[in-house]
Amino acid sequence: MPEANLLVVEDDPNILELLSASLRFAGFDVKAVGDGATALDAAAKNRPDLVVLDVMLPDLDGFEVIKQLRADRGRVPVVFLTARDATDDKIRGLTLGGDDYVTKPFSLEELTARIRAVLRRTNGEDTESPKLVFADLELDEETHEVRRAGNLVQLSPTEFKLLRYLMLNPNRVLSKAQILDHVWNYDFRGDDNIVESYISYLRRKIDNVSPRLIQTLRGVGYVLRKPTS
Amino acid sequence: MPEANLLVVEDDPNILELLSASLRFAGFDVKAVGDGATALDAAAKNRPDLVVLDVMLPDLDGFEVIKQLRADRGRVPVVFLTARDATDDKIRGLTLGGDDYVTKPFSLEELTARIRAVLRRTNGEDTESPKLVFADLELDEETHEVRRAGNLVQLSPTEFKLLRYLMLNPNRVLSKAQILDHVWNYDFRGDDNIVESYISYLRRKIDNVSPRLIQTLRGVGYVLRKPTS
DNA sequence: GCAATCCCTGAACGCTTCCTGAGAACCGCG
DNA sequence: CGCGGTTCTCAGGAAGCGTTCAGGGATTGC
Repeated sequence: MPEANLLVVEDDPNILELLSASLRFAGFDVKAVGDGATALDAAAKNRPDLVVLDVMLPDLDGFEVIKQLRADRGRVPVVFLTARDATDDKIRGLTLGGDDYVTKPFSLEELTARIRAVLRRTNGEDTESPKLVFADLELDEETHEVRRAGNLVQLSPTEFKLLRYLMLNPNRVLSKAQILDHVWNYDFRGDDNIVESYISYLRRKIDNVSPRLIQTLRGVGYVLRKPTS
Repeated sequence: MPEANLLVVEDDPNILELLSASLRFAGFDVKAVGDGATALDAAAKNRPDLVVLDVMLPDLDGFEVIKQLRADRGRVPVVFLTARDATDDKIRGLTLGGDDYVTKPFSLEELTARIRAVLRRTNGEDTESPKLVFADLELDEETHEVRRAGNLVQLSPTEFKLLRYLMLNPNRVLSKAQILDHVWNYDFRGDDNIVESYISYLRRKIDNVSPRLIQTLRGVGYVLRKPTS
């Protein structure tokens, strides 16, 4: 599956950089722009499959951008970025057309999960429920169900995001910094120990049986893998 | 089952967008137009299975549109959109012909339920009574009867709509925003707590026995599902 | 073998989210 | 006009969650 073509519209240059770099790394084709007018130009040229759009833009309101964009090109799926306290009336109603939104500050896992979900729904052919599987571990992104050896396990939101990140990168060593960057909100300024804590929580809930799948590489990070045979 | 072909006629562009986006997402094929004259053209070309029609149009009266439309194409099922205070006599005659109407502001659950009901009556050969069933929960869309483990339960209109929405999406996590968007009228501007309240009412009435079917996913939403299936 | 480092985990905290009872506002109906 | 049912808001409290800290165990380097 070739990954989709994204247009990212965000006026804060730091966040724009963060977004485009990590979305590219996630395999998307990314066009990044800093204001609404440029976004409309870029959309005309690039024909993005999906638009990631900050609703607060310096020149145009994000909703205005989408309105014009859809006037030109018909329905384009969108993931909106909004402030947390957005009592903005317009945000409500976004889930109706299959679009979605993510509140700032978000984690990259959060955002990419939403992007993929929206693409699956619009583009994808009658969605099978998107399950991640590794060994006897199963994680259903839609129902939020997690099973180890068939047993249902209850995870908190952060535990869930961490496990999803691990399962998206099986057999790859992930440093604590990497995990922090992907699973925690981008404005989080705590230390590595919180990753250790959550790894500990996860182990207790899903890795208390043999074989142990979450392994520590001292001084390096963590890996999800079957013990070396 | 391939979903039906709808023609939506509504002059307020915001509501038109709201309607077409969500009806498309619900699986219908939607042609959206903003006035009566265009509607007649579109109907001639598209041969819609059903027309969703605002009775207040800038150019033609909605009833006039239907009259001409039926002169051309014979009987076409219609769901009218009317203002709340429309004590208009003409509205009353509607249910006689198998048509129906919804008063503004409506909820999308309300509208899609009516659309499906009208389609069922006209198009479908009057086969099954439209019952939703999940585990030992039964909801009859026609009679508005709800049973849990065989016991009849009295629900208020909002409780009924909420339960129907849950039962239409079993095993899927529904966020409070999503629930608000679908179950409450599109002009409702309250906060999430009302969803919590109604979930609480529902639980008291239909989920006070084992197994608990309405589950809370903290920080995510609610699901209708059997525990540990 | 010892010290330094890294990691694990129990405990505590403050915050957020959720549940629910109480009551105000509204409505249709007698 | 009063009444019961319904919708919606508000606020208190309970539970869950995220985060930090500290003590101690494990591993590594010397």
